[in-house]
Formats: sequence, C-alpha cells, structure tokens
Amino acid sequence: MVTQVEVAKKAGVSFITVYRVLNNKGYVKKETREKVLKTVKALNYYPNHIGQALRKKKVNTIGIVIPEPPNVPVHGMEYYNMLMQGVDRFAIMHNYDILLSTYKQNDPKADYYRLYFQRKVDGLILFIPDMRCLDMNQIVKKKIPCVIIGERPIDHHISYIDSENFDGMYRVTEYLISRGVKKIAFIMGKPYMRNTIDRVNGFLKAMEKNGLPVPDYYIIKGDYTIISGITAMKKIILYKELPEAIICSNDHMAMGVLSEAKKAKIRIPEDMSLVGFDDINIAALIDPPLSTVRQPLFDMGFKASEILFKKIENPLHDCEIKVFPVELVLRKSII
Amino acid sequence: MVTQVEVAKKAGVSFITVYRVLNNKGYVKKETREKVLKTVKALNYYPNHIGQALRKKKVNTIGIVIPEPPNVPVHGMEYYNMLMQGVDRFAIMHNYDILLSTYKQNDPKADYYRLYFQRKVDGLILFIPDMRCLDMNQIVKKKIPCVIIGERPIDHHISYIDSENFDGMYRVTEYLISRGVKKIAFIMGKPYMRNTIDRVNGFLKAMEKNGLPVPDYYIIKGDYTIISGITAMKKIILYKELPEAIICSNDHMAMGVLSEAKKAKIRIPEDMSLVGFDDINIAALIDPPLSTVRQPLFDMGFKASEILFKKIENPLHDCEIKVFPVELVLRKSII
DNA sequence: CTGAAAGCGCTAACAC
DNA sequence: GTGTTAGCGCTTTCAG
Repeated sequence: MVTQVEVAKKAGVSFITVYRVLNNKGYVKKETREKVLKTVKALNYYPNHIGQALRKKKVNTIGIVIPEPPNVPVHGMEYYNMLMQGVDRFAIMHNYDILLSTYKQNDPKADYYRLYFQRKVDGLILFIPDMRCLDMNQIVKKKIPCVIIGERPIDHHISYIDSENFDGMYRVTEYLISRGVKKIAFIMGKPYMRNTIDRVNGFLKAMEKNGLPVPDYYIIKGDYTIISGITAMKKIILYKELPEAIICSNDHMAMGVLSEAKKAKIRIPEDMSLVGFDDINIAALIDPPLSTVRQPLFDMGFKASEILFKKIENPLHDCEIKVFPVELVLRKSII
Repeated sequence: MVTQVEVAKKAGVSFITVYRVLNNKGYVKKETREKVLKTVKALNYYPNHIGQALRKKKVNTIGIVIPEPPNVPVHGMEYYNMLMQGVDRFAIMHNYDILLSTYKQNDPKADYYRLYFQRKVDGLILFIPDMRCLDMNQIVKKKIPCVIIGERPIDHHISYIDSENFDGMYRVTEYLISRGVKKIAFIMGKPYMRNTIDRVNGFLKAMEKNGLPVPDYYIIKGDYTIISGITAMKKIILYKELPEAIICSNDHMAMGVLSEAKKAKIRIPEDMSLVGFDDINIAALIDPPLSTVRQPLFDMGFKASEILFKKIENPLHDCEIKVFPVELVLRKSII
C-alpha cells in the first residue's frame, strides 16, 4: 500500500511535507511541492481514508437506512431512488460518500443505528422508518446526527422531511368535486404510517367541507402494494353501484385498481375516475395516464442531506423540519 | 466516544480482556466475561470500525459503482436495484456493507477506482461501466478486487457477470418466426455497449438461419431510452409498410414504441407484435403486457458479490466469469 | 520553510 | 487467565 511515508522517501523529503502539499497547509517551497506532486502521481498515491478517519474522527460518509428492497412495497423502489438521488447530489458536492443499509420491515431487532455506533458513518438518513420498531429516544440521548424522511417523529428534537400529504389529498379531492364528482371511494395505505393517516384525512376533510357523505364502505383498506389495489377493486366491483371516482393513497394501488378495472371492462375515466399519489415514472406511461399528486422527491432528499450535513459539521446546529408542498398532476384518468 | 479502554476501566479489567471477550479469543474467566458483557451493554459499546480497519487493513465494505441515477437510461433504475438486491443479500450474509458511488456517463475523468484506492472499500462491483472511459489495465496492474456486471472485458484476468444476450434475442426471434412472423424490425441500444451488439447479432442470426431478409432500414438506432423508442417508432410509421413485429433491445424502448403505436391507432398485437428485453416490473403491467426476455438480475448481483468476496478474502483466487441464461417471457404483445 | 513526536482505537505477538 | 507493548496511516502541536 502506498503511504505518505513512501511518497516522502521517493521524493526525498519527510512525510510531513507530503501532507502539507496535499492539504495546502503551511509553506512548502515550490520545487519541493512539485517534486512531491510528481511522486504522488507516479506512485498513484491516495490518502488512506481510514487513517484520516481515525485521526479526525470523521469518515465523510452518510448512511442511508432503507427497508430491504424485496420488501419495499410502500412506494416502490423508484420512490427511494429519487430521494437517494437528491441525497447523493448534495453529498457528492460536500465530499461525502453514501453507505447503504437495509433492514427488514417490522423487525423489532433491526439495528437502525449500527452504522453510526460503529463509526462507519457520520450520520444517518432514515427513509420512511417503521416507527413501530424505531427507538427514537436513542437519537436524542446519543445525539445521533439523523434526519428522517417520510415520517414525523413527535419528539421535537429530531429533524425530519416530509411533504404535504394532507394538502395534496385535500386538493385533488376538491378538484374532483369541482368536476362534478360526488361519490368518491378511497383506498388507504398501511394503517400505522403517518402519511396514510394524513392522506385519508385530507380526503375526508375535503368531502366534509363540501358536504359530501363518505359511507364506511367507501374507505377501503390497502397496504400500498399493487396487489392490495387489485383486492380493493375486486371488493368495489361487487358494490351495487360503482363510485364515480377512486382515490388511492399511492400510484401503485391505482395501478392495481386500473388493471382490475380493465378486466371488468370498466372504462377509466368514462365510467370512473382514478387518482393516485406520488407520480412515479410509470404513472405518465400507463393507459390512461394517471392523475396523481407529485412529491418533490429529489428536493426532499437533497434537503435531508443538507440538514444532516449541517448537523454533522456542527453538532450544536438546531434540528430542522421541512415539509415540502406537493403538486397536482392532472392526466387523463380523470373526467 | 466509548472505547475498549473505557469499557475496561468500568469493568475493572484491562482493555485486552474486553477485546478477548468480544472476539472470543483466548481464555477469559466466566465471571470476568459476564462482567465485561454487562458493561458493554450498559455503555452501548460498539467496536470502532475505523480502528479495526486501520489495523486489519480491511473495511468490510463493498463499493458499487453505478452511473448517476439521472443518467441511467440504459435499463432504468429498476435494473440496477435488482442487481443491488442480489449484491446486498450476499454482502449482508458475510458482514459487508455497501458503499455507493456514482459517476457521470461518458466522463473520461470519472474515477472508478477512487473508493478502493482510498481504502474506503475492499473491492468494487462495476455495474455496466462505460468501457470507453474505464481504464481496465489498472484492475490488473493494481490488483483491484473487482467484478464487472453487464459488460465483458476482453482481458481474461478480470471477473465478470453477464447474461446470454445473444441467446435471448435469438430465441425470441425464433419464437416470433415460429408464429409465422417474417418482417421484423429491430431497435438497437447504445452502439458502444457489448450487450447491444450481442442482442442485435442474436436477432440477425435467427433471421439468417431462417432465410429471412433484414433490410437495412429495419435495423433502427436507439439508445435504450423510452424517448429513443418513440423516435424510432415515428420513423417506422412513415415506412410504406408496417413490419409485422418490432423487437426492441430493452423494455424501455418497447414502451416508447407502444405509446407511439397507440397514438397512431396501431393495435398491438393485432397489427404488429412487440418484444422487449429485461422484464422490468412495468412490463407485465402495461397494456398489452409486454413479451420480453428476463435476466436473472438478483442472481447475477448475488453471484458478483460472491466472486468479489472470494477475491477479497483470498487475493490469489482466480478470476471468475459467469454468464447466466435468460428466460423468454411470453405475454400478450405477441400474436 | 521543514521535521519530530504523540496519539486516534484497535489487534496481535509476547510476557507474566 | 490476564496484561504490556508496538504499530496500522494520518493529523497536529511544537521545535528548529
């Protein structure tokens, strides 16, 4: 392995000079500097990150904690990728790398903080953590630099990023109503997730405000997977009367509904309007293109990265909370 | 930060005893062992990975090198995710973590090996690297533990994983021919990629073997993006006569073709059959569901991880090459 | 302008 | 059974 010392030997100087040249610290004679740089190139020397890290107590690495890919039914991998892009972009700009850590969903033994305690990372970004299993006290007690995306811890000493789930559903429901739609069914996501609650409440609020009744059987359970959309639609088809619209808590379930509707020769949007949430890439490509609510995922990831970065560089930095606005994306699945 | 020494102090032993307990090395009295374990728990001590790494010259981390997500037109993020799942599964089983590194496509200055030279990782898996910019001599000269997925270096001292691209296209073409289809157009991927060449050759071989002519204008350029599928289809529509089938080098382009076909009121499969490659998740969900060729992506990632692991644990381990068979997935887009 | 020496947390060879 | 000591590659303080 090529070390400072080796470079120094070859260049006929002491290792400290090598250090100074590479870190622009202290004065080094021009010729010496050039000689050093030449040997660095010649030997293909890279500063050993482990040595640096041990000394500086900083590894310049961010940990992203994410459910195991096979169990990513929540919004699909695409959702996570978009967030990750944002995180990565900011991280690269500030010389951080990204370490990936997956955990099994609903596993009470999942060790969300391992990478931090091991000092493999300087801080963590948790993507939609399973709040039933996450011990959030640790974050505060152990002062773990940490940002949560997609959930909202009650503890006000924890930074998080989310989007206006309530508002998005509220607005898209209002839009449907403005188009004359009255009988609207709603398919929910996993019941223990905060965004599930917010989304259904946004829907209910809009209905209530417009004096529209929502019978119990118009609120159908789901779990964010395509298959749960299919199941829900099967149930709905059995109703005496089709709703005029179905709003789904995410795009995946809307796709399940759509495929089941096609089987049953129910035309979208002629017979029934359909709405999703998230605006995953496929949403624009299916037939008919899906109306949905877009979250600024890239920006959310980017911001999370930024907050975490500040916290790492300055542990006294206050925790930050940022809730991003969402955007209605109206496509042909709505009359 | 909690260190071995602190644990030792609290437990009233020397740090080496702590080390022994945690690593099951040498003999430690039962009572001492228990006392140590208790303090480890009490203090929430985790061995500092950086200290270990410096000493053992091993970071237990695998680097995955991947094009920047925004520029992942090749097969879409989904493709990479599936590979990643496989890599991750094996890695976790052997106590490795995964560090992500992105590079800009077609950037001659992209530093593919940085993470390794910095000792942030013990080895690298390159996902479909841009062979125009990759200096492969380095892998051999610097003995970088490395596995390439989706490309085939000519140098026989480099491990790689790929799938039977030629065979897949050959078989799917033969299948079409067996269904009575004769006039088949083919949309190519990026010209500098090995799998592009293999796929088009598989197609040509099947056509040739069956004595079917392929006029030049039936081989259309593309670059694996949806948009290039759209462009290609626009061109095809202008032909005097529609081909009886279009085979695309990947599913994304097939989706582009499909959406353009719908606009032009060309029915799939009644007016024209359509075939993709990869079997990304959406393929089964679009209308009509897309016939395609599936690569065992998870297994490919898993195997890559395994080969890399062997190479890291034993640098003398021979390089390995594994080409996975593919599977025809016949759906309704074919007559 | 350049260098010597100490120490980050851990492991491993060697004493007691 | 338990402890001492040296050293991994780097940074930093203090000398010259």
